[in-house]
Amino acid sequence: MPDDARVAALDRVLELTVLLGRDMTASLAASGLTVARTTLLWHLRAAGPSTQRALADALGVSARNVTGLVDGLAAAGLVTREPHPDDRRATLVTPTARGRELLDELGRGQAELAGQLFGGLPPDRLDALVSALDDVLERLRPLVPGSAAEETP
Amino acid sequence: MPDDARVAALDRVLELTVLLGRDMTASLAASGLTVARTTLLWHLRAAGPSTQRALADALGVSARNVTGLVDGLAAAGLVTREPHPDDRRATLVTPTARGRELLDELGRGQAELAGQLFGGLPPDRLDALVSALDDVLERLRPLVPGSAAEETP
DNA sequence: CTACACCGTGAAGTGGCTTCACGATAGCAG
DNA sequence: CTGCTATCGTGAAGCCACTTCACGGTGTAG
Repeated sequence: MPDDARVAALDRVLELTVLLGRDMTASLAASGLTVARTTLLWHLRAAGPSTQRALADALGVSARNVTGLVDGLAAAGLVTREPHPDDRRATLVTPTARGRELLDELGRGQAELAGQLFGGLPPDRLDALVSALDDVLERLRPLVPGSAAEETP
Repeated sequence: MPDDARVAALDRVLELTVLLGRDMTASLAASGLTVARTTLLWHLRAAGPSTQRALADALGVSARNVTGLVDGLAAAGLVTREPHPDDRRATLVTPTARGRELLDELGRGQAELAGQLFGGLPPDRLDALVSALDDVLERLRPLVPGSAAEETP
């Protein structure tokens, strides 16, 4: 009955989830940040200046919540709210210099963590891990709403 | 530069974390539960009737928080608070029949999810995944406080 | 010009979490 | 027996993430 092996695998993944969550929360708290705010900031780095609507859709949360998160980030001097040049209803959220600086720092921390976690794995095992995770992700994505499969014309 | 591969692996794990968190939250909400309350109930299944202090230590949260979680579970008729036979300060939290029933149901759901996620992986790849995850967990655990390395005589 | 759809936010509420203070009980020293 | 002290659980107060509902300001199509 290989069912046990699958449950065992899920257990590992669940534990990983818990531990990583703790680690992220703790290390971000050391920088005065929270996971939610950091997620928004992180997304901003890749997407560039965005309206709050766009951020809400990208993060899968309500627009109201984005208002609060941006409030917090703005109070910490990490982002600014600027008027949208073409749409006076919308505001563009942009990282400040300090925000970008902190993002770089977070990126370095992430690389460091990746090194600590996976540095001991030989390349072939690492490749096997990544490809297995990709398989699992592909199976998981359609089961979860709001990940990347929303298209209802 | 194999650093990229490690960051890629961390990205997969992070996405998995997010997706699994969403899935759990959603499917538990369908049963009128929350993740935190369910974690407590789940632990109770393995540990048997416990004092709230013991639960707080086991879950790594404050005792005050356990009070609130037990309040919620008790209101839902899933656990009962009974006086500790030997210590009149403490209360023993015990799952009700309905609580145990629900736990069995959750266990079945978990097995089903494990099957959906890992059912397509051949046994050797599954084994490789599990052992790689074990390696990573072993590296991660000491980095996170409160996981399983607290012993200060 | 008039509808209507959309942007962001105030108001109100839920859940998870924390620290601090406090009463009740246990346990131990004297 | 009598205190001192540690522990158990909980009220009070507060922060963060998140939601829905309502509303004013704005864009846009008819």
